[in-house]
Amino acid sequence: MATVAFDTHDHASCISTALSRAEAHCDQNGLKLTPARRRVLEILLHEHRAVGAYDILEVLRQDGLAAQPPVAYRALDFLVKHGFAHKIERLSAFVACAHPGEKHVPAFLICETCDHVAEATVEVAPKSLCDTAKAIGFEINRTVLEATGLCAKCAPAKS
Amino acid sequence: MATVAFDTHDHASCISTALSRAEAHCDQNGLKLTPARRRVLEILLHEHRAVGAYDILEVLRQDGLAAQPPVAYRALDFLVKHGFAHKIERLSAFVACAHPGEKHVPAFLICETCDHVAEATVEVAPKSLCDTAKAIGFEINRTVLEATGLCAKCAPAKS
DNA sequence: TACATAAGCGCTACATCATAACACCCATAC
DNA sequence: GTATGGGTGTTATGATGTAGCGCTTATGTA
Repeated sequence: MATVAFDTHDHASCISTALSRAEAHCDQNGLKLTPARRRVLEILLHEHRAVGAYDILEVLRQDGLAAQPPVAYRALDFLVKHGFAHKIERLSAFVACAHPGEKHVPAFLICETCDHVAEATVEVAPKSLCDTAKAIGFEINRTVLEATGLCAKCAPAKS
Repeated sequence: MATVAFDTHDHASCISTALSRAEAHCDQNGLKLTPARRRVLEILLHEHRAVGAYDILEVLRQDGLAAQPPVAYRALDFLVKHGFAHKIERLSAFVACAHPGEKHVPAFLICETCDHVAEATVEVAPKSLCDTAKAIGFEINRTVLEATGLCAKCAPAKS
């Protein structure tokens, strides 16, 4: 379950499950999963890959919705802030979180060829990093890990 | 030595040492540390923090040098490619590498308040990430780790 | 020397990514 | 019912990054 992105799977149910869980989480925590936010999450879930903010806008536009950049960025900010999605800095793009609600250091395997992203679980930041942080009095808030390389599909094509 | 960025130290010698080492490395490997590249590296070393490409351009301009964006980006590409600098994706900015020549996974502690960056050493990618990669046939090329939080100077101010 | 080749540079123009700021709407609570 | 705050829609602009062309310079080759 940690690495759905390079597998085939029951995508429709995977989307609806994630949406339901997001709704439940918002209800429980007094957050509002507004139509715009819900739709953006749905788009991310649908793609199961890193999607740029302007690609999302494109889809919203096709839906006949408002589609100025802030619309997408505000929804994405909300989703990222509350752990429903992550930003892949490396690609300036966003993915739905593969295990929302779980405490984890997001870690990504980014295929350089097809841009698909697998999210791996890293429970805690590496010890050596924590040691360094401690040594210099640095207080870590968030840690992200991004690995780039070739996915199983693309690696053979490159050889 | 891994975490100079939040300490005070002999900055002038630290810069000249790093420059000499870069020159030596280029000589040995048939790389050309051209004036532009050298100057950009010097700027990064001088700052000892994450510097944006356009900030670098600003400095180059003050030097009376050519200062169109590609000038900075080309020099930075070279420096990053050959391990003299790293890009901090999170900040869209660049830092001189704190231990060039050593094989390592670059890992950064980025202060959210002052943008100073400490580079920590992480010898290998976390095991759980490698395990995941292996499980799905993903071939990792490069790994970067970015932690954000508060440095020793800024943490008290926030409390 | 003469020439071919490749790497680097300077530049224009443009593409892409992101946010500031303001007016408006509407749910909620007092 | 009205003040407050969060969310939305919009314009405009800022920040970051790159394609591509022509020129120069270094280097190899004969």
